[in-house]
Amino acid sequence: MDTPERTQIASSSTPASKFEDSPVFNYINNLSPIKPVKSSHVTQTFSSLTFSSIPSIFTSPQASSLKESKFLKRYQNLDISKLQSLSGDAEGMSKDERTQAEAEAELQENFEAGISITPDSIEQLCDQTEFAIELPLTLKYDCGSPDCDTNQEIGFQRSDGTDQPQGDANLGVKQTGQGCDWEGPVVSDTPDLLIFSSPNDAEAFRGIIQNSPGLAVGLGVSSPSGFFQNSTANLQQHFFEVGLGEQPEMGGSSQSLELRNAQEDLGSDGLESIGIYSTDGLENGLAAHEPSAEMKTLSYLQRGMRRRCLDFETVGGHKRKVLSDSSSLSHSENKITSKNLQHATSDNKQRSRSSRADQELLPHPMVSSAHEKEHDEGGNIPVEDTSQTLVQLNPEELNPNSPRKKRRKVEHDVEAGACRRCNCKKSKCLKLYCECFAAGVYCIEPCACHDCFNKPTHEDTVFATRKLIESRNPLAFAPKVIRSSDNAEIGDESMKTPASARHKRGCNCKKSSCLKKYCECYQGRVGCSINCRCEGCKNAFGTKDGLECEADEEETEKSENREHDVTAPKTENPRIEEQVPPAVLPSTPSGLSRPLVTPAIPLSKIKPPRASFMRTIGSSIVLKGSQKVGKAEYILHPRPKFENPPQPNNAEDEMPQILRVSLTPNEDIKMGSPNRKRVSPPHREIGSSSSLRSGRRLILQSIPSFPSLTPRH
DNA sequence: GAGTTTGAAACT
DNA sequence: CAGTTTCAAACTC
Repeated sequence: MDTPERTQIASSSTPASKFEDSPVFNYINNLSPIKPVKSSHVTQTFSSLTFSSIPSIFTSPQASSLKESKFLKRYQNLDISKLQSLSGDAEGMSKDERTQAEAEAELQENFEAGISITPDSIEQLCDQTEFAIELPLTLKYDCGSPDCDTNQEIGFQRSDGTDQPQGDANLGVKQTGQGCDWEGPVVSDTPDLLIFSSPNDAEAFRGIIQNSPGLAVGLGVSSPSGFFQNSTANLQQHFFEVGLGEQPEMGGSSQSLELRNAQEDLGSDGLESIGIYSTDGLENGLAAHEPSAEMKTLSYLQRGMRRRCLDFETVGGHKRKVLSDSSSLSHSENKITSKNLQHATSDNKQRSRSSRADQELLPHPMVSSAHEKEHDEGGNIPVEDTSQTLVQLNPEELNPNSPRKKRRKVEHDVEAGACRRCNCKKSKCLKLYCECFAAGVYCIEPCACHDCFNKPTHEDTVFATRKLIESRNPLAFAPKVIRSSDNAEIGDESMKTPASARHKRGCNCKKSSCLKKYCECYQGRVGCSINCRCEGCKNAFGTKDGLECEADEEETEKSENREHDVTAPKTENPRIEEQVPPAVLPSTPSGLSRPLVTPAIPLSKIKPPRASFMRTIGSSIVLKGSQKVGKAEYILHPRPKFENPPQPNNAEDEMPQILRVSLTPNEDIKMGSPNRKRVSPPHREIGSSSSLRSGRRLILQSIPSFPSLTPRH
């Protein structure tokens, strides 16, 4: 803590900033080697970088309190040795000043050019900024979860150094509000923090990087620009990782030391090091890595992969962060640097060919989210998964083309309910056909897709495509299955279905009787609703006719026995049991802590991705919809076309306001398009009200997160 | 593993 | 807006 360097930095780098005054900051300051200066920079950097997704992530209602706890636990187990080694690498990795200078220059350029932070942007991105702040402070990154509060809590504990990961339970419990309440004590000062002058941004960024040994590990030589475009999310992730790794073992000071050392060692190299994770970095630097470096990278890669997988695993909703983060990030970036877009586009093929491994090496945003998730889950870290990942993570394994590996992994994952992967061949993973894309996550190694563009490398393309799709259908990325808040469900008579979730847009099954996974409702483990236009609905989780049955595992199991039961046509499908993973449904009212409820996703294959969208895209979508005057109706009206009658829910109540505020006529989005068919459900019946409610609620909740998509007008 | 079925997404 | 095509997952053999 007392090292001369640190002092030096602190004194010289930046004048005391507002946030320094904040109690929180001071507190942290004492605990962490990371000096205020850096923190401030970091913050700025992040916001500048537009971790646009962050906001949505945080906002998302689906935060899982467990996440944090898990997160902590996991890191607890991390090897300090690893950290040390990392820091050591960082040392060895230091690069020439020139590079650094260039990087900085570029960064500044970027900032000045397009990333300028305006008051408006700040406001809009308030959540983000806070997030950014939070990162530095807590090193915790899981903010993807809606439970910002939780995050904050965690951060606090960590800062204390007193907190041990064990606080998990507490953490989870602490999560209170829906969405994230950034107003929390910790963050209260953040707004100030957010304000910084750009010139130092680059440096700040560097500082951040430097601070995190993990970043240094990458070693790739990447251009700063590349870093910005592709790696912000990565940076975040790494940052997070670093923090985490340190956190557990070190408590307070020791950790600080680690960071400081790493930082010092890295010196100016941090930026480049980070770049490794960026596409460029991968391409350029990966090959050149030293064995040790590779190893480390590999390990990170593994993490990343695992994260992603986990993300999916938890379907519940953590993954959301992912794409939205990345996308939003990319989006903003896109605007900022159109040239990059072009570049990305032109290079797409080239890169796709050259660096699959690279991408994988990159723990892109999504990955990070996954990572989070992993921790979040309840502390149960799928050891299995991890080991597997490790095993596979040899260079060879990284090759997505290795069918065997993929298959193996896929199977494993599927069994474990781990991550989802696509197998797209023609869509380039840029259409909703692609589960990954639809889920808002990048494709990753396990995917067997061909000509995949849904990668960090093509971030711009991905983002543009998303926007395009959203323009056609604002709800395109919205979670297909929405789980209404448990409490609401509980009280609702009409909705006895434990499956408090409803398929938002409804299915259109004709032959599957909603008894197979072809049916989105069934897949999502939710009952069909009035919004469904299915024929011969026998959804085990509830038919659209209101014959809902408990879709719980129990129910499902029972269904077998109930073949004759009127309400349980499900029996028809003996497989239901198999298909329906047990226990996943948050049917429990307990979920109250989470207003929004995690999407009803089965551990296994259910499309978790949709869930992710809830936070990310979904919100944005909603917003857009609202923006569109004509279509906004469903949101604005008490009884929207979609399924949502007004609900006495907090979230809902709030939402309208949000919508009004954000409502802007200028967007040309056609709400109706894909959904229009479904917009006016065939029958809007009595019992439907309940279902409607849930649908509506979901929509509303997701709205808050939207900001990311409309970051800058 | 290949082929079929299915329904969402995309297109016309 | 309806009909058709395309697509990829789910499923079957």
